Amino acid sequence: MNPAGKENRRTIRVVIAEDQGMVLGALAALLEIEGDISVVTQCRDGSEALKAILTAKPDVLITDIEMPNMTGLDLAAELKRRRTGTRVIILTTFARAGYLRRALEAGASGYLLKDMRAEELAEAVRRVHQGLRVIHPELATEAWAEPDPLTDRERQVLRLAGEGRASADIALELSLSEGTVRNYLSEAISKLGANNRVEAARIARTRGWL
Amino acid sequence: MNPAGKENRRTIRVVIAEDQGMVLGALAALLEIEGDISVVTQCRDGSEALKAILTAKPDVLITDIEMPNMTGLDLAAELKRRRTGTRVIILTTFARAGYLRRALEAGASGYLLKDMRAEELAEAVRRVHQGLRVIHPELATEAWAEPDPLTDRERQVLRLAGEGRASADIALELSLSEGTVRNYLSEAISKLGANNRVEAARIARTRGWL
DNA sequence: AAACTTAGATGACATTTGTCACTGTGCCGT
DNA sequence: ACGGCACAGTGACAAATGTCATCTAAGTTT
Repeated sequence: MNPAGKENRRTIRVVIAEDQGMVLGALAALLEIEGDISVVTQCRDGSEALKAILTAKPDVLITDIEMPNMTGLDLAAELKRRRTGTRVIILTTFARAGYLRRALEAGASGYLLKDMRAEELAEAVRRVHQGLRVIHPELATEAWAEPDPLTDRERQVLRLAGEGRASADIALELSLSEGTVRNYLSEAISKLGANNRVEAARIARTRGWL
Repeated sequence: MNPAGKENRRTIRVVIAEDQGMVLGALAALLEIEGDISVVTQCRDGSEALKAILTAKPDVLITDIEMPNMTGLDLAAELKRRRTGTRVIILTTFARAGYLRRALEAGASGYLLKDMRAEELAEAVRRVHQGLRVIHPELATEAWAEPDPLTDRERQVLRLAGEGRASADIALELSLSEGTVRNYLSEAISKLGANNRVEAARIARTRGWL
């Protein structure tokens, strides 16, 4: 499993966090092929990953975003706060500007999409380990700047509305009056150029604002 | 890469179809570790996979469902029709009864979820190659029998409504009167025990009926 | 031929949703 | 001290949505 020898000289120690077991194991297998990379822990949720990182002190964390307990973005933010030296690569399905922005704010060193070629992952790990930053080319282009126009309340309300909850229901849940909920929704709809709450929620979701 | 020797004696030839390059390559790496399995082609969409299978004649196809050009389910159906001997394993994120049912109707030999443990994939390949059937345990339990209660029209209308289209808009698209559209939606909502079109669409989607 | 089913339509009605204008409060930056 | 902004609310109105009973014109069954 380590063809070119040099067992321990400069192997990059990696932790992977990914909730789909199949993908998790497969990524580990992919990286283990490389002689200079060693996967020290595989984690299936965010808080598990946090624990693993604090004890194993890996060089690089590769993490999905949407996971149980703690998202990859929360994880990155937490590692930044704690000043563990671990560098973070976000590896996700979603090409959403909001996610990318939040990832960079959380101090992540990489943001890659799962539809990249598999061979590029190991190279990205090496780059990041050297202190470089790797961003998926299509996302790096800028134009992806467009900041989230929604306020916190608008976002909350829109999220629930997108699940099919009625205004009165949402009002109850957030302890607001129904009129206020309708006002926030109306605002969100107009900000996003949608025709109704459902379309608004869809737009916000694809932009990574939800 | 083939520790236990016995290079060619009984290696199972596999084609993988999966649109996320990273996952595709990783799964291939995972299987290549096994001495008795060989990944002969990696495909990133359905029609590409069909071509590859017709020329390479593999023992087993591992395929995602949602892919460009041709879904994994269509692919399975096509292989059944053409009587290639290739056995099919569906490997997907979605635990939807509708998908499972359609997979079995299309003659698939396996239906696995990506959140299984990675180690189980190779074993599933061997089982399927021996003529056995492997279904993800939670889906095999029955109870997942519950058949789709929606009529074709209800399904069509609900799909559009779930995207945020208005009744009048849907009516136009399907050449129906607006009242009829509302009737279908009302029926669907009541059949699914939902409170409105959005919730109904969500329910139908998670059950694999959309 | 009579009975039944299905897709589609109407009209009436109550409820929900979306819009607007307007009133406050508190916080932040200058 | 002032303007701007997020937050919260009210009231009123128009439009969209959801429900129901009822109707017709095919098709199928029996």
